[in-house]
Amino acid sequence: MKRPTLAVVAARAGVSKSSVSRVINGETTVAPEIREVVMQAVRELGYVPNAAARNLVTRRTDAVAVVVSDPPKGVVSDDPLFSTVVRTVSRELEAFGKRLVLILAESDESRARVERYVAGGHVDGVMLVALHGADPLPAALARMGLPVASFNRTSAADVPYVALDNAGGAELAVRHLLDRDRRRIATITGPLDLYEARERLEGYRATLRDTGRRSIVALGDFTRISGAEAMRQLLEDDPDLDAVFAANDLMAIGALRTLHQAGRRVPDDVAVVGFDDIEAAAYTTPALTSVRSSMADQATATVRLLLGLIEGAPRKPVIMPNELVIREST
Amino acid sequence: MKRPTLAVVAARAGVSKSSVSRVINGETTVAPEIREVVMQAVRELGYVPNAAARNLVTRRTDAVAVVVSDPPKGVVSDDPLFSTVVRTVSRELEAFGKRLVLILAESDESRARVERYVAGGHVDGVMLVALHGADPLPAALARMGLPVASFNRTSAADVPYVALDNAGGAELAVRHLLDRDRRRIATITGPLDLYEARERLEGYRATLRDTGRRSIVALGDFTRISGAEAMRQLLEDDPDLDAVFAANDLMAIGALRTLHQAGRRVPDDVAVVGFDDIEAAAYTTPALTSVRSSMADQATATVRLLLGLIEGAPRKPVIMPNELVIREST
DNA sequence: GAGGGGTGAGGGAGCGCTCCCTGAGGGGTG
DNA sequence: CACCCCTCAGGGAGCGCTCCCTCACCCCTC
Repeated sequence: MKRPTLAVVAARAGVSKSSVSRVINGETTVAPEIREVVMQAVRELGYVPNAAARNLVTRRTDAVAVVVSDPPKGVVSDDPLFSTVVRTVSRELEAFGKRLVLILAESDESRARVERYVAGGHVDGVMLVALHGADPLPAALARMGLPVASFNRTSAADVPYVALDNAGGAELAVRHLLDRDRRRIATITGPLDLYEARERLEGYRATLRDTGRRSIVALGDFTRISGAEAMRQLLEDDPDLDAVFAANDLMAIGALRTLHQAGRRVPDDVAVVGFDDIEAAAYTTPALTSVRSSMADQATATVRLLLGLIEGAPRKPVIMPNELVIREST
Repeated sequence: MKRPTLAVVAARAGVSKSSVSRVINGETTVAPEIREVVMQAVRELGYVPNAAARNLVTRRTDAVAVVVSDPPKGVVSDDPLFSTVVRTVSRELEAFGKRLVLILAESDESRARVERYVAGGHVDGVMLVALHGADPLPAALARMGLPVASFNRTSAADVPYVALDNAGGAELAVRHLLDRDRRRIATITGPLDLYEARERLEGYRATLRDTGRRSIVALGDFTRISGAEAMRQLLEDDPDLDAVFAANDLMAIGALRTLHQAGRRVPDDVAVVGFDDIEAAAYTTPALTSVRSSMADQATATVRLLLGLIEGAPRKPVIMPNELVIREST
């Protein structure tokens, strides 16, 4: 039951602990015959180094915490993107031999626990996902001196992040609607305490402003339900609208349902564009045109950013490009 | 930058390391005034115990590995259930003060790495998710003597698991269709190397057999696409069928699309029942009747099972009940 | 007043590993 | 031939913590 230690392997191989350690860690200053006899002993005993002992002296853990900071009702983690991000991050970390400690920080209490956890030296770095801009966690973690990278933009000045070109994506969507000869283009926003939501709204506004059109805005909160309700509101406010840009796909899907119930044909009467290009966007009826942000690429970029920081690279943000995926809804 | 150690705290408080250790670990045999002076020093120095040092001597890590063992194309982890399970497990573990190390084992190579990882003493136990029945990993892990619990039934004899009553759920679905006066009830199966798929098929068959009806079977693989194709096949094989039981919701959604394209009305011409009651089931048109298996409850039960094992509880499987959620599709 | 028992603090040995330092030995140079 | 340098194995300190053991002290009992 008890696992063999370095000393046992050394005894078996008839060499010193130091030599075994060198072999295990792949150092080159070991004679081939010693290497061979050590490997043999390791194999025979099924030796695996004790992680805690190694961590204790090296001060490295080869583990990274991924903190999903989010209210309990989960604007983000209920989102279909959650699994995409987690999976992608997991793959990328695995490729670099790092382990993923997943932490859902849903309350102030659990956020405090995250701080203590990180302070305990369990991990080499922290990746933050899906924070409200005002979340105090990034700044707190950054203050601890541990490498931190954020999957989203944050308000903490010194936390490097990966961000979408949200305004650019919104512009892409709106210009596409203009190309389709839409004249009254409304938008459904996300919760405006999130950067993405604000930036997408701003991109929408700026593009319409540039072309001399007015904005028609309804507030949503990135949930499907809120999209349905916002759409109802918009139809009431401006029955003649002929296009809607929803700040995410979930809300666009909600909007589609409302439009269907209201007897408006999509895209004939009203064109709809979403944002994020989640998997479900391809399955709606009609299939949804959406701004693809490639969460996977963004997640990968964030991991690379964090690993870079751990290696001592300079802190600088990364901006990801978007593209428009045109389907039946426009 | 350098974090304070126990010794530093002890020096500051003017007591021994032992006493500080006792206070930190909440032992009761400490005089109130010593406790107070220690707490004070801890606060002033911002002391957090070093995890590695503690692990080294206690042989406990307060971490649990959640291994999602799955082929790269992700039958399971692309599934909407992935995030539900991960979130639920995370919450439950957090409530018990354990950390979650998430490992996606997508290849034989990464499975081998999991074994080494676990052998390295990084975690107190392992929760396995979504394995093929034939996966060699559970047995390998069980052999290491570490507590292992499986979210699904596995073929490894000595790995305790939590399982759905799959056959019972299928029976629920089929009996409901019979109650709706359906006469020709087909099924779309999952990949038959998965227990769930086999048991759901068997439940379907047994129920029809009991009522003297014949089975109409098409094979799927739990993906939406395969559901659409299987439905096409079924319509060709038996154009008069009036009901379909899909072994999961994703395939049911695919089937709905095929039926729509084929001009069959749901539920008027063909009734459709799914399995799992994923979130999307409520959003389809028409909304999908489905066997709810409460993945969340199952995930919670698995965590409890694992934590029990870690505490030394006996190994015994848990079976979860189902219920039928009736919506517009039947 | 002496002895015994109980309570609670301190001392120190390790947990298993890495890594610095020492030193042996061999080969090259003057 | 003497000296020096370089390579590479071994010895051992120490990472920060827990936990066992010892021991001081106090209170109680006889």
